[in-house]
Amino acid sequence: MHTYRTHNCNQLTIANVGETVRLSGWVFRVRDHGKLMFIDLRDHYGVTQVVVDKDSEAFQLVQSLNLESVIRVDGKVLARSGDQVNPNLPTGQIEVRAVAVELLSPAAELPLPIAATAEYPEEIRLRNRFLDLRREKLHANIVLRSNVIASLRRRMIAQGFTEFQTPILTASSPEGARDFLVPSRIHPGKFYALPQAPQMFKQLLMVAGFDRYFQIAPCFRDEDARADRSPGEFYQLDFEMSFVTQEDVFAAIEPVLHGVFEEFAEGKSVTPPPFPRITYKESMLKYGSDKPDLRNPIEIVDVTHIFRGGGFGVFASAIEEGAVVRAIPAPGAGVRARSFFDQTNAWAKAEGFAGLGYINFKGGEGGGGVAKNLGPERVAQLVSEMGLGPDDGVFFACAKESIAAKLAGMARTRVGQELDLIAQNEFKFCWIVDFPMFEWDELEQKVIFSHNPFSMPQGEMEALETMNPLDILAYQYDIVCNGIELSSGAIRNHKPEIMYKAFEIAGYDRSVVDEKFSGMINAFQYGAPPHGGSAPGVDRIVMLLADEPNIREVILFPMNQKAEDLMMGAPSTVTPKQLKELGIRFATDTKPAPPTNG
RNA sequence: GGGGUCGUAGCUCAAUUGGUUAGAGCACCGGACUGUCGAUCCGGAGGUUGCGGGUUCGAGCCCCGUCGACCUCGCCA
Repeated sequence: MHTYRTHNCNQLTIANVGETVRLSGWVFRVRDHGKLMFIDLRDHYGVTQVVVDKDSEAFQLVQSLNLESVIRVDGKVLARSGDQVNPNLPTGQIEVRAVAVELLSPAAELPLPIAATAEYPEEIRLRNRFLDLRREKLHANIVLRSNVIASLRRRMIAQGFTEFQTPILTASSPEGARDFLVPSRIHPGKFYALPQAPQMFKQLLMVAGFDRYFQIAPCFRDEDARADRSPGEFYQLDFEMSFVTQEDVFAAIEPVLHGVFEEFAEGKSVTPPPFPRITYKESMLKYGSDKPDLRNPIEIVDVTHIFRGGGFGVFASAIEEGAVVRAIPAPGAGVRARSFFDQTNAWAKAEGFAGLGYINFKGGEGGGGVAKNLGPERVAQLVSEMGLGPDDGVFFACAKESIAAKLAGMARTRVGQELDLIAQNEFKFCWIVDFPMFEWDELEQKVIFSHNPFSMPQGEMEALETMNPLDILAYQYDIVCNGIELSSGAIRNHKPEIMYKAFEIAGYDRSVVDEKFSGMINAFQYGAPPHGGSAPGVDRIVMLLADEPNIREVILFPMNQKAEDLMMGAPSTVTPKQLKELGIRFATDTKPAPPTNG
């Protein structure tokens, strides 16, 4: 007989009745009846009920066991009869009557219950992650993550992509997020950087002629955490393709994402390819965001023209000064108590906006101060242009365009949630396309790249030379699912002259490009194929599929909000010897903490 | 760096207007029980109410400070 087990804890069925078996696992739950005990024995695969009665030599040992001790059980498989069957357990038709039990590893009193489903403080969970990971939901999430990654690989390979590993120790890049730096021992005073993404490497792979690359790529950014953003590190399904247009990229990745979501969505519907294409401009108008949740049926409408010169003085005068008015319909909300509208207005003010105007329609009659001052003709025009129903509500955001769009977008989400309009059993994908190449930085009063400086501007060199930079669009696209940005990507700029020109517009000298992007700009001189790609976030895909709002629920050993690993004690101080080898000494104003056991 | 929420037993939570010895469930220890499956029943141990200061006859509760966790803004080309 095997040293530890003949079967796992999810394996035995009615077919095994009468067999002598050996199981090993954790003591999940114990039910002690004095002369008879039940143990739910758990391993990775499942749970099997073990019965020990007083005549067994094992009885005394079993009575002294703490929960989560690891034991080995030898016993005989018996059928359960009648109401002894547990229909909630795959092994619920049988039980193992213990003959001998060996304690393989005792457990101390637990800082974190394994069997309970309650929520526990992050700090305790992270400090005892190995225990937290035994709990059913988290255990399942991590297995799901593995399965999703395996499926992504399989589907990418089936699409003709090849996986390559790119360097982890690389050069710092001047733009974008903060780099994690790694000091060089051989070159004192110089640093490697961990890649924020394998951006340049994958483009060089295209120049090298590999045609279709992908990688489940670790990426590192030294930025602050959010609920959906790990501090430090995360994974992307990074891919790049040669000789492609934007539509070719979409056609390659849509079946992969659709397929993976269908495979793991457990019955939720998934947008079939081709996913809707929405321009950035349209998205900002209709959804007030560049990552719209299309499960929410509300669409924002510009109604500036209805309020211009109208009787509602606050809006009319704001419009004269360049403001716009965006209307957010609230289907069926007209019959709601006035407090619904007032509370929504109060929420907008609490978010730092001027507030939200509203009209509540009851039986086709518009109520509230806005309707009264605007007058029946213009209200009728509003109803007809927006297609409002007789008992709808409508909110108004009036401000400078960028602020009005943002407020309208947030109000759209809030109203959708309040009115319970957001479908819960759907994954709704879309592409946001035609992002602007440049934008105006109010703070620095200059033109900056709005997304990726390596994107190809639409119209190429001619556009850069003749158009207002702020009007130039890029072959730059995001993929969005249920309001979550899964990735951004682009058709890249593979022509050095256009790249110099684009950087020039953003205020960078030719020499800066030569210095900071030498690897890429140099490579592009020797025959670079037109290419493009994208990089959907793996963590966020798993979050969506696991229906978890917090990214730490889909990561094995996540860091806390302050980018610390409480279990391993990272980051930690290092020994003076290590520092000396690296040629590093601390400035006097940042005294190092005493060495920890790092 | 700014804003918000929170901090009571190993864990989840309670404690009236500021008022007796800070309670309950799970876990742990002891006892009863041969069919439970979140077993049940009886008992026990377990607390510097995050920490420091203040107000008060009296503070878990009020005030000030501080530390920590999470959420969020900035940031994430």
